Amino acid sequence: MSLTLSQSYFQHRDVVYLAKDLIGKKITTCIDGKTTSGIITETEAYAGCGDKACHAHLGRFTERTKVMYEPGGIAYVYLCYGIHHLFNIVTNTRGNADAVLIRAVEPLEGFDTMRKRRGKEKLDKALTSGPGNFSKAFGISKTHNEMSVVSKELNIEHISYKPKNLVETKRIGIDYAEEDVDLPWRFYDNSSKFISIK
DNA sequence: ATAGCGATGAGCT
DNA sequence: GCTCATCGCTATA
Repeated sequence: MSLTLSQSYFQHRDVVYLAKDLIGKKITTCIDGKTTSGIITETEAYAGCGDKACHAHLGRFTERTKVMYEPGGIAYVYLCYGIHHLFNIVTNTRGNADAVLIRAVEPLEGFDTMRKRRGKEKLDKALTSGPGNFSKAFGISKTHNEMSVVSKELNIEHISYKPKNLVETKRIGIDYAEEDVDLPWRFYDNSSKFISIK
C-alpha cells in the first residue's frame, strides 16, 4: 500500500520534522518518458530567514531564492559549484522560505536509466548518493525549479518502509554558518549503504 | 561591471 | 587526504 503525499503535507510548519519524516518515503520522477524511483535515505532541513545556512537567511529575496517563499510542495533546484543541480522541496506556508534538501536515495526502479544518466556501469552507492548524484540519476535539473512535487513528473509516497537506524547529525558543507553549523538537522538511515558520507 | 565563492564530486595519492 | 573543474549568484561599486 502507498499514499501520495499531498500539498498540505509539505506545508507542515516544522521543516526539521519534515526532513526527518521524509526518510523512508518513496520518491519518483517521470522525466523525458523515463521513470525512476527510490527510497529517501538522507535529507537536510534549512529553516528560512533565521537559519544562517539557508539561502533565504535574513529574508534574502533574489531571482534564485524567491521560489523558497512560495507555499510548500514545490521544487527548489539550483546550480552548485557551477556543475551540480541540487534538489530541495519547499516546505511550510507562503513567506517562510523553508526547504528540505534531498541528499541520497536507495534506488528501486529505473536502474538502467540512472546508470545511463550518470554514465556509470556499476550499481554502487555513488549512483544515487550525494545531492548532485541523486539529481542527475533522477533527471532533475534547473528546468524543474518551481515544479510541483505532487505531480505526474515528480511525487513522493508513503510506503510500508521503516528506517531501521535513523541518525541525526550536523549538516554538510555549511562551515560558513557560524553558530548554526552544529544544528542536528541532517538525517540519514544508517541501515542503507546509499548515504553520501557517514 | 566584476570579484569572490559555493548546501559537490571525481580522480588521484 | 588533496586538488580542482566550472559558472551562476550575490554583494559591492
